[in-house]
Amino acid sequence: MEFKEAKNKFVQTWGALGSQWGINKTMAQIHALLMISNEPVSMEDIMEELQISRGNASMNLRALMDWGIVYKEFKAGERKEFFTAEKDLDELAVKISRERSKREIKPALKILKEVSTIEANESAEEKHFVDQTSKLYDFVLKADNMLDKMTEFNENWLGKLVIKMMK
Amino acid sequence: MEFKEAKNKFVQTWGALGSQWGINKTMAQIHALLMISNEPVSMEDIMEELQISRGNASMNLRALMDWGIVYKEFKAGERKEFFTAEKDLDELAVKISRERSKREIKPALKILKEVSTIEANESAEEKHFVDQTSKLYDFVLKADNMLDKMTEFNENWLGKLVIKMMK
DNA sequence: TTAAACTTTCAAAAATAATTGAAAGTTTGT
DNA sequence: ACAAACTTTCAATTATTTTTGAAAGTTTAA
Repeated sequence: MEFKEAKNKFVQTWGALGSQWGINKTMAQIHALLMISNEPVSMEDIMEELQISRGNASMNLRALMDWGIVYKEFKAGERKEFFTAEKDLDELAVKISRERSKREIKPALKILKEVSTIEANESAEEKHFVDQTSKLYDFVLKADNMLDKMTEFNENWLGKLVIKMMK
Repeated sequence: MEFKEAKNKFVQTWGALGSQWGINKTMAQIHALLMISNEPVSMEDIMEELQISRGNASMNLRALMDWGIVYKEFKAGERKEFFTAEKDLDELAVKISRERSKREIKPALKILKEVSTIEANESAEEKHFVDQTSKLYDFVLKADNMLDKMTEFNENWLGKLVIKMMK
């Protein structure tokens, strides 16, 4: 396989993976492109490479910056903006989990808390509802915390310990 | 908040959370409904509760069973089928991660392997591509393994240890 | 202050994904 | 073998999400 083909395959794959996990395909593709680029890329180049419109590029770059995983750069003497991706994968994982936790998990937890604390009457149906949603609340809270704490420890003893013990 | 309202809120929330993570909304809603139900539910009832068509209910129940998180049940004397959800949350997490790994992560890893092993020429561009995709391969492989191993240990010393140390 | 070189916005259009419903398929009892 | 009671399938429709592109906005340089 030659470079151009591999590059394209990677961008497509990363885009597909994004879609499957609820991330807009183009957003994931732009991210892929920037991750494998050894130097800052202009919006123009992104549009050209991915064959997308200026508006699309602009909006998705903005989204990536909001996620904190893509940065704007300026080149001396150049008027236009360039972009680079966070290339440290541990850092990337931390940012993605933080953001998804904040935007999706935390709000869901809030609702879970609300619905699990209603006054259940005597019926088995209502009792089961309260019981199950309470368990779900605890579980999601625990998972959310674990992910948060785990990503804090980049590449250190913990990860290695866990891997070792599990092998 | 009264029961009916809470129930509805939970089903809606679970559906929305599903969407955000790449799971069809109705599929997540059916799952939510079954999780909080203390007894098996018929397709008829699901259609009624969620106001969806028979075809929709049938297809999404099939998908949930393919995931291994919803089971068919038969009631003595009844011709029609009933459904129940896996209610053990550790078990649920194991099944979901296994399935997503198998369907999405593993195929992506295969491609990552392919593209990261091309023969790069001397250019910084190609070298960086190989370097970055190799790192990504290692990272995703590690994360996939970790998730797999972690979910194997349901609620045992490891999880507790990790939690404790991180707090 | 003007205009060139850019970026952002957002209503409309296009693409994609989910849903419907009726026909086809299956199973069970008589 | 028949038919009642169900479930599944899938082409067509509908809903949702994404993308476009042109107008509006911004910044910089002269």
